[in-house]
Parts: sequence; C-alpha cells; structure tokens
Amino acid sequence: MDGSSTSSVEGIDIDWDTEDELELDNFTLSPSKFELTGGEANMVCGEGSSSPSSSNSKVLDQFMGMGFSKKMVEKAIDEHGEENTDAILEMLLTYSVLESSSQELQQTDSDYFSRSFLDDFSDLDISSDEVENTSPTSEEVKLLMSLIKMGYTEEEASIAIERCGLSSSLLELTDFLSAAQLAKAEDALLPLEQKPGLKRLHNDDHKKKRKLLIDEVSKRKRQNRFIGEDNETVRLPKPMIGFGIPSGPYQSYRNLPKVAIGPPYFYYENVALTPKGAWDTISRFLYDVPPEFVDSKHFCAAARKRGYVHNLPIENRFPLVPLPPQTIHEAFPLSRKWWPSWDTRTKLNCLVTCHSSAKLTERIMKALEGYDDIPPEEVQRGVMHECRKWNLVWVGKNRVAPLEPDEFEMLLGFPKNHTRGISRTDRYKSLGNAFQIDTVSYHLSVLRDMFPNGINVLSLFSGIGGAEIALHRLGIHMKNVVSLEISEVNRNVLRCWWEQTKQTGNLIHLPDVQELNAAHLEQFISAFGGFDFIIGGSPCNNLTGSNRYHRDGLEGKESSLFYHYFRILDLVKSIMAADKPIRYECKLVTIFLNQIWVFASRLITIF
DNA sequence: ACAAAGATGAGGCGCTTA
DNA sequence: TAAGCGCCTCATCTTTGT
Repeated sequence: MDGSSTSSVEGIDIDWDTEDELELDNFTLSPSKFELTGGEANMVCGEGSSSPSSSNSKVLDQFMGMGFSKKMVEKAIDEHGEENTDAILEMLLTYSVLESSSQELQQTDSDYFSRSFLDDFSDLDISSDEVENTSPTSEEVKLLMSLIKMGYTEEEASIAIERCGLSSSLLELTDFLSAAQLAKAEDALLPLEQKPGLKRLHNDDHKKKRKLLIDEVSKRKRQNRFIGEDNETVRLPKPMIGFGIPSGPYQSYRNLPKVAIGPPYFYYENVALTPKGAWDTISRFLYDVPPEFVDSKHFCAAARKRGYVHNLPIENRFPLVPLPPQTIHEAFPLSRKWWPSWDTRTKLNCLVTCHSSAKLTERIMKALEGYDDIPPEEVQRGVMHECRKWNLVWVGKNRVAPLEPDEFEMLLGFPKNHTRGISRTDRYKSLGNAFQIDTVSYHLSVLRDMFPNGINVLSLFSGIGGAEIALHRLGIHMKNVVSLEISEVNRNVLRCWWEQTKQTGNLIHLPDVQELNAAHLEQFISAFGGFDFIIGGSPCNNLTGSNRYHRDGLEGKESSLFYHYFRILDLVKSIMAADKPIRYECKLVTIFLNQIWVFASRLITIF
C-alpha cells in the first residue's frame, strides 16, 4: 500500500509526546529554600495567641490580608526576609495545608478516640516543651506532611519524628505510630473486655506492654537498618519463576520467619509490578515472608506477572493435569491459518479487564490490505504494537480480533462458560481480575497430602472463585468455605459453580471484608475448629500500571484493602493461638487490631 | 438505566548505546 | 555509568448506543 495507510497505522501507535513535566512538587519545599527556627509546632496548632511582634511592615499586612495569621506571617518574614515574598508565600501555604489537614483529621477521628493516643506517651519521657522547642528542618516538614497525609495528626507526627529520629523512614515512623495506637486502643478497650473470668490487666502491665511494643518497633527499625534501607525495594526475579515451575528448575526448601509458620496457612496475591515499595510493605506486614514472583506464561499461553506471599511448603509441588495449552497456536489452532510469519508471538500478554474496539480491527485490516505478501516493516511494527497492546489474535485474512470471554476462561484455567450468564463487560472484568488457576494450583498442590480429609478455607476477595476452583481441581475437599466478595455478580458465579459441581461442603458468603470482625471469626473458628487456609488477592486497582487516574499505591482507595487481609489473617492467627493455651492478651490484641483497622479504614475514606 | 465502545498516560524495568 | 528508548500493565472515565 501507499504511505497513507502506513501512516494511519503509525498514527494509532503511541504518541511520543514529550510534554511530561509533572508539577508534583507544588507543596514540596526544597531544602535550600526552607529552614525554620523553633515554634512552628505551636504555630500550626495554635490560633490567635499573641507573639512578640517585631515586624509591622507592608508585607505583613499584605499576607495578613490574604488570610494568614499574624504569627505565621511574622515567622515567615523572620525566616526569609521581607523581600523574599515567594519564599514567604510558599512557607505560609505549606503551613496552611499542614494546619487544615491536622484540624480536619482531628475533627474526624475525635469521635473514635476520645483523646489522642499520645496522651499515653507520658511514660516515654517526651514533654510537650521538648516538642515545641524543636526546630524542624525541611526534611522534618516533609515527613510531617507525609504522616499527616496518612491520617496522623501533626502532633502525633512530630512526636514520632522526635522519638524515632529524623533519619527514620516513613515506614519506621508509621510503625512507631501504629504501636502507639495499639497501646492506646488497648487502654480504651480494656473496660469493655472485663468479662467474668477475664483478668483485668494491671496498669503496670499496660505500661510494660506498651514498652514492649515500642521496643519491638525499635528492634524492627534496627533490623531494617541492618538490611539497608536504600536497597529495600523488592526486586523482580528474572526469569520470573518463583521457587520453581513444573518444567524447569525449582527450589525445594526455604526458611520462614517463625511468626509466619502455619497453621493457618495463608496465600496472598497481587500484581507484581506495583509502585516502588508496595511489595516491601506487603511483605513486611505478612510476617516478613518474601514474595514469590511468578509469570503465568510459564504455565499457560498468556503472561500474568504476579507476586504471591505465602507460608506453604515448596517441596513436592505438582502441576494440574492435563497441562493447559502452552502456546498461542496450541490454544487457538484455527488461527494458525491466518497467522502472518512476521507476527512472532508465541505467548499472549496479560489478560486484562478491557479490550480493544472494533474500529481497531478495521484500521488494521485497512492498513494491511493491498500487500499481497509481507507488508513494509513500518506497517508490521505498527500492527504488532497494537496486537501486543490489546492481545489480538488473527481470525481471518488481515483480520485480528480481541479474545472472547470463554477464551479468557480457557487460558486462565477456568471451566468453560464459568462466567456465562453475566454481561460481557462483567465477564471481562471478573476474568481480568482472576487467578490463573494452573499457576495458583501448582503452589497449593502441597495442601493435598497435608489435608487428606479436607480443609476449612477463608477466602477473601474471592471474585469468581479462582481459589475454590484451584482446590477443587487439585482434589482437595473443601469442608467449609467462608468466602468474602463484594460483588453480587461474582458471588452468584461462585455459588452456581459450587452447586453445579455438587460440592458437599458448606459455602458461606459474606459481602465485605471490612465488616468481618473478631466476633464473626471466633464463631467460625469455634464451629469449624479453625481455618486451615486463608487465601486472597486484594484489589490491585491502585497498584497496576494500567490505572491512569488513581495509581496511588497501597494507600489507595481499593488497594488499601490489603490491610484488611492482614488484619483478618492476624485475627485468625491470634484467635487460633489463643484457643490453645489461654492467652487473654492475645485475644485482647486481636480485638484491638480489629478496632485499629476500622479506624484506619475510616481515615482512608477521607482521602 | 444499563451496556458497550472509545479515549485517556505514566511508572517501572530491561536493553542498548555513548 | 548514565541517559534514552521500547515495552508492558488484575484500569478509569466519558460518550454513545440500546
């Protein structure tokens, strides 16, 4: 064909726009610009208190006219001099943000905690004077702002920085604050837990326990130092085969941290390619178990790069049989006839929730028609770019098409027509979010010999039941499954499958992980005799690179539900541990954790 | 109102090259 | 070693169609 068709294909290629200058640092002050002297902790929190006034300039009036307090403006002028109005404004704006965030949060959480948990820091020898007299540097201001954004009050953040040191990472500071909140919650809850037979802990015990918690945080801090903060980022392995794949090399032993060892066994899944640090956090929360990163292209004909954190044994794994098609041609034999020689793909890219438009098929067909044999390289490049981007397969001469939902099912290892009956959009969405059954089954296969009489499963974020199907296909009997899934459509899909496959166990469906509390879990645990296995992949919406709007990391609206996975897992561990020897503290901590996470979820909804 | 189609980058990593 | 480039990504929002 001529150049016009070529350019039309090229035209649908990526637009290499170089205008990518983000203004991320609107409120981030450069160290050189921002040095403060003492007193701003007061300035942020305090209102209307008089200060020794020295400046009464036009600049002062100007900024006061803009609505900033006299004290703040004076402080800014002292810092930067009257002539440097830009720096003054920047400082004032920063502190306005700090102040409003702090007030807003104090207001919203005041109904939850009647007083700040910092009240309980009296035994930590931090006097308020010390805090006020500290001179925050710009680094400190950054840390302060970060913590405030995360939902801590300015006062709490200041004390955490004071206590942990300015060189502390955000993670260490939040650890410290979590421990402090835990200690506070413990006190708040104790009166409620004065059941008959339950011994009220003495005040000294509380202090000891708080001390222990703080010590624990310090210990972890030291450990992190030892590991080295700079290279804390979890690296993705290459090739991405985790502890091994059926056809290749495998590792048969690993050391798990003591606290991570089951029962219960747990299995957590999420996308491998997250914003930096997300997997570090996930791993740290899940008892410092390193993630196993696996690309499902080693199991089927489509890629699916995922990270799995679990405490399952890794020896004697076995794959599901029959093995699924390993290449595109095996999966779609009819397409071979139309597959051009210059399309060298053997595996598909990740199956995601959305697919290409019909217009793209048309554009590609137009771009290719007219070439009897092989089109020019530029045309090939353009077409291949779109084929890879949208996972297109060849279905006719010069004609490509996106995969159908039932083809998704086949590639992901689901039964044919598993999602049939719901809207096409919902099918793509549910399948795009699902496990790759063969991959997950390979990891779960070790459970079969461990639980010959069947298992009790707590399945979080169940979706369309990937975990249940994996266990079923492995021949592991599910005695009881407590499944949490917010989408009614998905719950129906799993329910139908459960009935169609004539499962003899019980399937208990609950909608929202956020509402699953210690009391519910205690009931299930006492009824079933405990959970053997806790599995789930929390939402990836705010982690995946595909999200152009809210890739906010683990603190994002949906992805922060990860913390509920941890909360629930930790609750189950605590309850089951407490059920053995009578450890009242465990039960209490269990309940405090629950409260903390309800509180955290409230804060998260604010952002 | 619901479903489907269409338009919408950027982060992170690996590779190449200077 | 650093800079540049190519590649891939469990998506969201708005518009259009039924």
